[in-house]
Amino acid sequence: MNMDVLVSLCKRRGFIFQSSEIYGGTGSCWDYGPLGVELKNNIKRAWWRDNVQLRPDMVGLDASILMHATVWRASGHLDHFTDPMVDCKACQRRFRADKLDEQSWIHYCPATKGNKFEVPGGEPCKHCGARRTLCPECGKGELTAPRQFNLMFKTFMGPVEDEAAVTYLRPETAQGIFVNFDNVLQSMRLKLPFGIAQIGKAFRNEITPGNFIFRTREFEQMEIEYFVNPHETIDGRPADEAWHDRWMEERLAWYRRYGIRADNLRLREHDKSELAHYAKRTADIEYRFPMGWSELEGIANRTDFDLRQHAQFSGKSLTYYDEDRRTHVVPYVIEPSAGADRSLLAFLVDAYQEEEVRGEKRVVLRLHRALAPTKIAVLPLLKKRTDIVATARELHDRLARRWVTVYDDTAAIGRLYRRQDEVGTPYCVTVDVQTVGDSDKGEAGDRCVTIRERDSMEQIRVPIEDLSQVFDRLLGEAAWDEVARAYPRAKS
RNA sequence: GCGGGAAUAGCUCAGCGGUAGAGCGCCAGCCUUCCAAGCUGGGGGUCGCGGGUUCGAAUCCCGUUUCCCGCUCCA
Repeated sequence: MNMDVLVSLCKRRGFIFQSSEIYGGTGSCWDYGPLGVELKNNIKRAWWRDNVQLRPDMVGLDASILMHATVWRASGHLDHFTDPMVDCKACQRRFRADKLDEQSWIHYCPATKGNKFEVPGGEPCKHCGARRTLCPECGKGELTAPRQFNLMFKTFMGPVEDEAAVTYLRPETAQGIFVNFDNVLQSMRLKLPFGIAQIGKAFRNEITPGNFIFRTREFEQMEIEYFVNPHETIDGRPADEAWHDRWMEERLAWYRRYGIRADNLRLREHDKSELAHYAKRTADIEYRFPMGWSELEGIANRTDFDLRQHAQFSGKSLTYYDEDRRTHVVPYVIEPSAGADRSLLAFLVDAYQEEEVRGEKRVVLRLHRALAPTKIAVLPLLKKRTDIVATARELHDRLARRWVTVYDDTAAIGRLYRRQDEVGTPYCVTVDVQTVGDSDKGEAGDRCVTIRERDSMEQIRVPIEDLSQVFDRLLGEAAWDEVARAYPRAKS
């Protein structure tokens, strides 16, 4: 599929709008519309439930976005997140100024009649003695003066800028967890291993935002910091390494559980040169996006780096008392860090399908029922029959108390179904003449409605009294076939 | 920041010097008892913005902003 198709659908159907669009839009920022916010909330809710509420070893946290500036000194972000960069004026390549002298460079040597060859990093040319001044890649272009790239959003706490304390919008939610490690440990009486989870906004001045909501400067993370005792072993392996593997499996399974096709997911191990300054090992969960395989979630072994740094900078002890070994330990931490917006994009991309039905194109979002923004649409088959409309409205109001339900009577039934398909509504309930009967002919209604399933377009006839219990199952764990079996099929 | 492309209706796009168009969607009515049916009607755009050329600019020129795609970078 093409990303533009999805961008267009998202706008047209109220999932995602360009930020500040009436002013021409603003780069890299996107707003979630009425359906988008439901979808995103559902994703976050599923993540929270599966990773926090259903696990005895996990607790949650919601830390402030603005933190003490020293946090970012301790975490290493202030040093590592700001790089001086230079550009080649000829070939447009960009380089880190501080790494320029380390890399080999292309040289057109005047002493050898302008022959082109590569000189090792940091060394002068053996023939003419020249040192590198031009672009190391093309050997021809001049480089611009170094420019400072600050990947953190700097801001001021306090209304008077001169007197205010400089701080930063957090570039990751993780640090909020680390600085609260001891608070959580003490208040919740936790034993290793345990994890702290957090969902929240983070901000990075990405050099190259883009690909719709894939890389944005303001984004939402779903992070877990899972603390383990480095002195323990599991099946003969250090606990941190064993838990790293477990979390990779667990997280991969999570995406599959909510409908992402296995062959669109893969794990990619970082090689040594790619590792962040704190990481012992990192593996990414990648999804096959329209623009190629890209990271959904990074699962890193951050070792005891962060707790040690914060202990040092704050002067507070951030240790855990190991009763068995009668010693204080600094836990190691495994960090599964997922992007909420990226997940949402992956769920959308994976769910989007076009198919041909009776010679017409049908666009359907096969979203997992737990994620679908609206669960049920109630549709009257005939709009001018007031009894049908009244029954449909009544049904809608009843169902809406428990599930996100919409009512629509503004078009013919076929069109109404297609609209719901396009936004991924898993079930439609249709009220027809048989439901309410025909008082002119003295016929009583059967008080049954049709439930139509999105993916198969199959329909069953269900008594209104059963609806609540049927949707409990259809929107819970039960498979469609399992539920549908008990009811007569309706022809479409 | 550099290079390239683009900016016209909600969406997709045509128009490329002579008073703003199509398809789809949307809204209303008629019709219709189950998968984008039909008919009638309707709303909606100072053609990104600013300047210039011209009798006349969506169209040509200059500037500018924004978006998209590459490149550099991604904790």
